[in-house]
Amino acid sequence: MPVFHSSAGEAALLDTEAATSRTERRDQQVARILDAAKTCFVRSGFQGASMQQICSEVGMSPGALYRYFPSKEAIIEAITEADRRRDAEIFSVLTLGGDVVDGFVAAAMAHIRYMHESGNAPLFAEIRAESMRNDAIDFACKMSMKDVDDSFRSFLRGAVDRGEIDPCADLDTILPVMVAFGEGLAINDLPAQGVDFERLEVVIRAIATAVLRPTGRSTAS
Amino acid sequence: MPVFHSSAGEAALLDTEAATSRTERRDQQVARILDAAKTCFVRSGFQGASMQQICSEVGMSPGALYRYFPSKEAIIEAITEADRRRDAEIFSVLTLGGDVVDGFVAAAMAHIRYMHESGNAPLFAEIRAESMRNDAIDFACKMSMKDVDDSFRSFLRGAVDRGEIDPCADLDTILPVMVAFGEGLAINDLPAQGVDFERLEVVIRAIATAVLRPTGRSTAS
DNA sequence: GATTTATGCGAATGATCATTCTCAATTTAT
DNA sequence: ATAAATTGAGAATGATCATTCGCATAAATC
Repeated sequence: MPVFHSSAGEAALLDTEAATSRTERRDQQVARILDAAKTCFVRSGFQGASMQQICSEVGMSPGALYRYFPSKEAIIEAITEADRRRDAEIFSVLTLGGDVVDGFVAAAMAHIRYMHESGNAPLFAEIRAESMRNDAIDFACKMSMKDVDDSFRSFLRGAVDRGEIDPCADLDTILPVMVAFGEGLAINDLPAQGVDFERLEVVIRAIATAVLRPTGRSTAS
Repeated sequence: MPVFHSSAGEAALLDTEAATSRTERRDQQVARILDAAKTCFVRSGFQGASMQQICSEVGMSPGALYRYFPSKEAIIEAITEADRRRDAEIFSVLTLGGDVVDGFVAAAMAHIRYMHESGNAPLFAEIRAESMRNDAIDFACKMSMKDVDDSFRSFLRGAVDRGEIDPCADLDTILPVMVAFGEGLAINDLPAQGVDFERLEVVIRAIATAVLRPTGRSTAS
């Protein structure tokens, strides 16, 4: 007994679930699948989770699920892309305006906070492990990282040009190091280990200051 | 046609492969299996690699392989423990003697160099991802990390007591941050991405100095 | 030399895997 | 109203999975 509930024409406009056009409903189903798949992947890993488990989690038959994704690999790729994109957004928003070190610290803390609250650390660890052997996943990671890298690079290069900072090394070294640092913080979720946010910020600020060496000529307070 | 080559009694003492007692031969087989399994796990992940693939890699039948390990899980645990132990050794050896910052930087660089040369980054990423959902693996990671943590803690606390350094925050914050940093560097293998070792050391030294805040009262040069 | 034990092979096992197929119900288009 | 297209269920598919079994051979012990 299928469940194609409600909405026979215009009457459904009064439903709490708003108007569901063909494509809207499809997008909702895709979202439901990705959400359930993420749950399964966090629980068992990309390879460990089975399509049957994902089907159970969504409440959908295999035949139905395959109407939305052509393969398990496609689901993994979609989840990876969505996760990396959301993760990159945390950075891109916070690199603009304000003091260089402040921006750096704010971005780092926002990232730490997001990772802690979303509970996405296991998913990130899984994605990163998969990226070491799966070219499609590696590509997705590199793509989203390139955006972050570009933002940070222009952000920092601008500060260097304006004489606000005098980095302890070239940006081609500092940026990969900071990315690595961020990834380490991401998979470790220090707040979950009992590390205090404020003490954490003190250490991160010290690190940012040491690496960027602000000259005191900053335009911001 | 089994392959129980050579060594019928004492004659084997002249073999190039030295004397192989019962337990010695067994240890060699175990080592061969772990080596082959590691290859497979790096290639396909813990869940992605099959026992048949491991058998092919070792050149051994399933029946024979199961004489040495009771399950796939047992192999994964053995590999994890060996990898974490070897990784921890890199640190424990280098925390003693010399200037505090020098020791810190030396340990970090040794770790980076080891990760780069051993090519163990993918295995580490896999182990870390698995540790998020497998309690046995998580335990193994925490155990080996505890040794490193203890070494560093006593090392740094001693320096603090002697007035050599004045950390920018308490050790309970600095240590987790440094561990996270190290893990980030481990999975990223920056030298493989073209980052120069010497420039890398400059940045790491700046970070170590900033976090530890040496007072100049160091006993070493 | 005979017996016990350790080690090996390779086929077999039942479970589970990703995916496909058939068909029914529903929605949209005509 | 009717036809076409979409979406669903659920059984079936063949492959592959981790693991086991029976049996043969080699080594160790007696």
